[in-house]
Amino acid sequence: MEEAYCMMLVGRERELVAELRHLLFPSPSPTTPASHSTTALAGDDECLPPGLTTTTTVSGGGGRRRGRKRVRRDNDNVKLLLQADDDQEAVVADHGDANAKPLPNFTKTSRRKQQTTTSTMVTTVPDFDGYQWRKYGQKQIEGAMYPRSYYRCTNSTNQGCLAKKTVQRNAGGGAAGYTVAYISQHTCKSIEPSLPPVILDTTVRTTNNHQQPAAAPVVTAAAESPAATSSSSSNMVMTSSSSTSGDTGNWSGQHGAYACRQMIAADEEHCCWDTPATTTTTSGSDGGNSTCAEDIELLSRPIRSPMHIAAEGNWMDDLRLVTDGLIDMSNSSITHFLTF
DNA sequence: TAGATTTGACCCCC
DNA sequence: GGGGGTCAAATCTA
Repeated sequence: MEEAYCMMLVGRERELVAELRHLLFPSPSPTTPASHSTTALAGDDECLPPGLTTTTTVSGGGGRRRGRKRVRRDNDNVKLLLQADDDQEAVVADHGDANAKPLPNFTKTSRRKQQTTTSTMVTTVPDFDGYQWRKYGQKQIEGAMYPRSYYRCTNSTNQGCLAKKTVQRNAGGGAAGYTVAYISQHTCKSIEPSLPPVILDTTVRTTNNHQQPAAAPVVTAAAESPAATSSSSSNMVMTSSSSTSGDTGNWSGQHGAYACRQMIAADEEHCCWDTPATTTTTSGSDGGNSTCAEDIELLSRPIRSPMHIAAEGNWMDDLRLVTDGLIDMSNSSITHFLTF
């Protein structure tokens, strides 16, 4: 009975998501939207409560299952694999020493030393920064409630972009959010900073006196939040009807889809949680403890948009977004926390 | 078929 | 030795 109900919900959810996708991406860009899903929450079980797996594949591409069942390598296998994989990356010590380790030419060690965490931020939407990221790992961190996901710029292969980021969902406490650490600078050209993101029903707000980078619009999804109703130095509200794919170029073809997918992911995430994303969200129709069915219904409503921070150079400098006081950002100019 | 995620294994640093 | 970051085979979808 209950199972049948869940199946029905899942079916309905799929329908709604499909409808959403159709509405949001009427004309898929040459660049497969699936590539943008890599950074979204969809597919990340971290957004789901234990034991619950998502059945809604918003991500479009990828997002499968099952890692390799790799047999533990002995040293001989290591040698063989290293030699077979990439002679330039590691040179196996000679003499056939069973304990010999590959000599790092361009090893993880050297790579690690090149990396420096350039910035960290806390956000409810971890990935919407204008770049395309490819997930290359996920790890359960000691003491952390949720696993940490590792992303690298999708241009790391074709353009050698060194940018990486880690996304980790913060532990509960009523304050949903993700800690996103950016490692290394982008050396690729993947965004069109002059073009705005596709934002649906979004309020932009900054609380500092710093100038917001013109090429880096800061958008918080706070349309329904109390914070959004207070005075702000910069408000920009767009409705879903006005945020069609009229945006051309990257934002429409790539980042627009990117944004929208994350919206879906956000809702998906919300749907699957028992607790609201934030205790401060009270004015919205979904501000309370909504059921999964109710949240599924939300998918058919105007979508609350995620925040957006364009990642352009030092885009995070001097940004300080609306906070609800849950995160102390007084000592950081690059950390922000958003709720919606 | 390309490109993305999953995930266990591997490896390095502390 | 443990924890964290990365690799890469397996898998999946458009």
